[in-house]
Amino acid sequence: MSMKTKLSSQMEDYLEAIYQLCRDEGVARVKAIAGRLEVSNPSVVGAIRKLKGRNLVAQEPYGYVRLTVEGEKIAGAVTHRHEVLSEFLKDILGLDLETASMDACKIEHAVSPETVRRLRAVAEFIKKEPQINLDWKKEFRRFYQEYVGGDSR
Amino acid sequence: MSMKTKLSSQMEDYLEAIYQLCRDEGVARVKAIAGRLEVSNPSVVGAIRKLKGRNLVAQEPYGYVRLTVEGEKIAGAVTHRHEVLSEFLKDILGLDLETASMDACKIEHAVSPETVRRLRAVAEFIKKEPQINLDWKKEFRRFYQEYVGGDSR
DNA sequence: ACATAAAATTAGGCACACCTAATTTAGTGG
DNA sequence: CCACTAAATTAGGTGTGCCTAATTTTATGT
Repeated sequence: MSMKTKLSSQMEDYLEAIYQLCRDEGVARVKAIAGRLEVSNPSVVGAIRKLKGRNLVAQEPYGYVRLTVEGEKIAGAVTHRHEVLSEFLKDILGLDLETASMDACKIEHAVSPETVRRLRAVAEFIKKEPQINLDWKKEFRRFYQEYVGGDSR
Repeated sequence: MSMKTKLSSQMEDYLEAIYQLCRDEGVARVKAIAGRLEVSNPSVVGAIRKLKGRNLVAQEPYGYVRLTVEGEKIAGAVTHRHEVLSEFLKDILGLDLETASMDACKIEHAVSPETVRRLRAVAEFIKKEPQINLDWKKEFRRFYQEYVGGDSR
């Protein structure tokens, strides 16, 4: 139960990128991580060094980057937060997919587990309530049109 | 229209603290800002120097700190984001006030204006829909109890 | 096998935001 | 008016995360 210092949001981003690359493409290379996060290769090398120091990633010299068991646990949680947030922003607030994903990415490091649970629950709740779900998207969009009309910003 | 570089979330925090101190206590002193943000006095002095460089705050040497017109505009927007977020977390998600405010504080620098508008709109929408508002708090709480029971995580 | 290209790494620096310790300035009581 | 205190400031240092340029290692094609 040695709860080390909390990871910075940047380090979480690196973990998430590695997680997704391994999942989607089988392996994660320094260059691919750099591309995904839009940073330079040396930045990735530095981050990996830190994460190796915490036993969250493993890498044979000049080789592929992989997550340790512990690293995968954290990366999975981060990715889960991202997905819940992204879904909420898209399905409930009606943001387009790209905006939802971008905003989720910016928010995901801040929200507490409890808040994530509740956001997810709200989404489920709305979908399961017959009267509301008849068409949340349509109803809310209509409301929102008026809303921004009368109280812009 | 000279859209300088975006402010860091830390600088936004300083602006917000100054804004609130001026509003709540009439004046903002370095020491009070430091107390509110839980940083040292020199950190505040450094931040003020930067914000002065952007014409967002003004200060006579060794004296009170005030917001410029432009600074107040930004600080007001930040504070507004905080309030909307905090209200949403409290009224819709049902978090207690303190947790809501803390989470809002961590999220507020990330969300886009569009997302803020929609979060606010969702809160209004739910309150105004008779069938939903009958008692959102109660209904959702009941749902949430079951929800976390069946899908703990 | 070997030159060459591509990827990873090291070296060295910069900006930001924070700190403690030392100093300067401003305000207050005797 | 002067000493003393409290607040603001300066000086100097740390950690993090990013960059470019130079270097090393690995992989590839002929």
